[in-house]
Amino acid sequence: MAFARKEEFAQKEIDLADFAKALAHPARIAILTALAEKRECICGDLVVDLPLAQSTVSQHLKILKDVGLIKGTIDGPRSRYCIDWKVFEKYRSQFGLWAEKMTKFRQDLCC
Amino acid sequence: MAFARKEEFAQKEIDLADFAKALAHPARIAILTALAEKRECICGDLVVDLPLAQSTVSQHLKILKDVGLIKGTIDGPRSRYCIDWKVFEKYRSQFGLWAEKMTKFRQDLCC
DNA sequence: ATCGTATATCGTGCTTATACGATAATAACA
DNA sequence: TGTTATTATCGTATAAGCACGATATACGAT
Repeated sequence: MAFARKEEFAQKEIDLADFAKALAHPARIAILTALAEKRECICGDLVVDLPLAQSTVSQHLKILKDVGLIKGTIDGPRSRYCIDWKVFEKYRSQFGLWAEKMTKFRQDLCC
Repeated sequence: MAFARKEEFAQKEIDLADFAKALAHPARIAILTALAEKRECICGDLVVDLPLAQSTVSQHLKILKDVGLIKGTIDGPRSRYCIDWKVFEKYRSQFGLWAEKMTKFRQDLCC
């Protein structure tokens, strides 16, 4: 972005935003859901299920992999992906704590 | 994006992605946190706290407002914003249910 | 009426995201 | 070795996001 001011925020805010950004596309939500339900998936399976080209799916997988939410292994000619639950739970808990803290301040009086 | 294929996904996936996108910048995380803690904020207060120009803060506020997470009222020469808790809780619960369902399938055997 | 303050919006430049086809790379198999 | 199947990467085009300054707007105060 123009001039990246993101570094000037608190690390906690950056982490939450990174997690959110990884989830900020329905295809990636769908991919994560599929990986959870099937426990593991080869790329081709996902391509069939999603309304996207193979290269685009691969790109979304890379985004999820870069943020650590999934990991992949090579299995013969194909790639096998699955969720890295430790990372998923780390982010989920981080978000949960933030949201909980948010609602502690809740007051419906304003505006 | 190139050709918006997002409409071809399930509504639940789109909703979750929209929520995530709204949170996908540390400035917006910071804004929401500040609004919760102070219960209400005028735009100027936020501009002071954030390392961003006034117009940029206003832009982030608009994004949060468009997705419904905050609402604003005019108060004399300034704008007063606060969190729309009904919407916040709706999204939070939606995400919580999704994450919970995800972890139900958790198995650490793969990869 | 004029001035000052606060905020939203416009215009602009740059970066990132999304999507695809084409190609490269890798491995199983004939 | 050559072929096929699967996936990643490259190149490219378009859209969206981010950031800013400048300007417009709205209101209160002088």
